[in-house]
Amino acid sequence: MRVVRLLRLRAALTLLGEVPRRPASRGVPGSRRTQKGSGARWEKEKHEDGVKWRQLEHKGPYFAPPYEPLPDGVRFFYEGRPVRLSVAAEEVATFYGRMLDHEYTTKEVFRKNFFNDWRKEMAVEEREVIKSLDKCDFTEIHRYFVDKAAARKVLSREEKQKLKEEAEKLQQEFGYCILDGHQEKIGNFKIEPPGLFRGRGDHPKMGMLKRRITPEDVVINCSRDSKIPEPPAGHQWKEVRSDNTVTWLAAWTESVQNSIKYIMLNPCSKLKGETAWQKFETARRLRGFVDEIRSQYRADWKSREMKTRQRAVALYFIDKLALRAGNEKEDGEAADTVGCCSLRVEHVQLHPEADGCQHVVEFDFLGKDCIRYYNRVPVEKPVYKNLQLFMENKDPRDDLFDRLTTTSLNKHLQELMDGLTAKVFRTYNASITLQEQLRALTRAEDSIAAKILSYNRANRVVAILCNHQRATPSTFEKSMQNLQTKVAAPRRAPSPALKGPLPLPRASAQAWEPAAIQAKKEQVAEARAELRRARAEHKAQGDGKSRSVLEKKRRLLEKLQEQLAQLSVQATDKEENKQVALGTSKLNYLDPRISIAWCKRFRVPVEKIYSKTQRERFAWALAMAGEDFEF
DNA sequence: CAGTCTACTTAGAAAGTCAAGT
DNA sequence: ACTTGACTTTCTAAGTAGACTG
Repeated sequence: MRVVRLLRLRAALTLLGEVPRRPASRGVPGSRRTQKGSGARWEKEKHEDGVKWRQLEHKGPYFAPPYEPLPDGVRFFYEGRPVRLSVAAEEVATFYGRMLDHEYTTKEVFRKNFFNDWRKEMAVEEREVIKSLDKCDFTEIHRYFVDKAAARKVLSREEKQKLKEEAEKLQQEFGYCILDGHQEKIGNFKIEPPGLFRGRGDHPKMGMLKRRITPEDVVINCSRDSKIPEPPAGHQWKEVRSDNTVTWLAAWTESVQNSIKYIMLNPCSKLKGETAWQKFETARRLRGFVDEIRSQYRADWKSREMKTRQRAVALYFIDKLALRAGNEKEDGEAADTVGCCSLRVEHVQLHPEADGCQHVVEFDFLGKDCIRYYNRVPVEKPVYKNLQLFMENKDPRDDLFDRLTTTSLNKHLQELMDGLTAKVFRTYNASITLQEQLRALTRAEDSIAAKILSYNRANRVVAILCNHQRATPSTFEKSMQNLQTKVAAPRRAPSPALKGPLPLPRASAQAWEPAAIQAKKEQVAEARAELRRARAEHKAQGDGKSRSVLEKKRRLLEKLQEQLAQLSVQATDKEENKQVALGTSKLNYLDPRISIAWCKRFRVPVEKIYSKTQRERFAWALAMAGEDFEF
């Protein structure tokens, strides 16, 4: 064990500080690879520029099983009368029917788009009859799927086991590929099944039919000399190509947005790991440039060129607030969302004074996935003055930064640092914030549980910075209520349906006290009393028996106190976390080496921070980060 | 250069799993 | 044993960014 550890550490050290893109020194691959679990996998020779692989072999994608018509007893009704649908029309009807209890089916746009596309699938006679969605009754179809789901839940142990094995077989057959001689896991080997498009927010295309994909739609990418995947019987691929400058294995065009979908590798693959590593190395490099860049954009706030001023203010927001770049989007094709460069006048409000601060900018807009970004921030005076200028004589719907595009911004950034783009600032600020927060919050003498709470708090600061929100879990109120005592002070009112500004995490203990905690406190008090009695007893008796009783009571008290601490930590964490999604930053923005170094330094088992798949995804970091890693 | 296309990362919801509490 | 809820995984939409086209 010891030996393996040392080897691993050394392999990691040789890797440290090496820029991924540069061709690494050529080792003897075979001999290194025999070291179980070493970092050798991450230091293999690189390909020439743009080339992603020399060998790629796979089985092609797995197609959705064909449609199974409804049993005769399950009927569709129109104007109260049962109507027998053609198979094609019935299939699309089931897409809607199974969603009947979903909010989507109450939305006008969804209903309109669905009905429109559904009618296209109908036979002429059907189209003649079925003319209004309001007269359609899908309740039997809906019930059928509800029952089916319920039946699945109550399957016997053996039946469940059988299903699991079938899934495993599928994974074995289609889930892996060979890339440059190594077996790699594929991320999404299944072709997306047909269904109704579920766009986020006010998406104009929600409810449209997402067509069934056949092999004739699919382009296969693999090496020329590999075993070409066999298309399903009676079918042919759209195309088989061999493009080693891309990483996808298969692709097709999706029918709603006309965009290309890909089959790609799992994040635990070497290829994905290397690009992730590269991403964090670029962000780390920014650390060496960021002071200069900041003073540069400050100076540019006073530029005589409007274009430069806008760019400088936008960059300030991207840096300070971790806003996304904000590419342009075709309107009418997607929900109306914006990022930094696409902000409109209506999305900001200027307050000469607010919350006791001067020059406050209030942001209120929908960002990616229609997640609301709401923030009031005091800004430096020149920023404020510039914003006033940018907003002068404009309508609310006009672009705030009318002289700026993401392309021009990124072109500028590229000149400041090789590989720098707008999104690098998000990665950089997220990771550096985690590192700073961990430093500020962790106390070496804390228990493991308390350290994990600190970690989660640090993670949460980042998630709030990046505005990673989630819907309050549906079970949240209920489960809190279960914890809550009837006599405790009421908690603050439940949040409104629209995701609003996030409350800052409160470091103080909550005003209310969950029942489970109260119960535990009583147990602790009880145990303490018993310990006292046992101590008195032992003093009086002085025999072995009373000593062992005393010891037992002492251990019990310790155990209970630990449980109490754990519970209250849990409750605090839960409350602070109810609307914050930690996963996205953890997976995409936080350099895993920071977390791994922290675990090592503070003796926190890394499994407490990263699940099994996360550890696989971050295998590269596990192999190279020592306790003294600095981002 | 505007518009379009391509390839990739990032995102939250939903489904699935598992373990602790009753 | 059965439920509940936390945690994980899966799914696929929605971004970023750069190349290509005319």
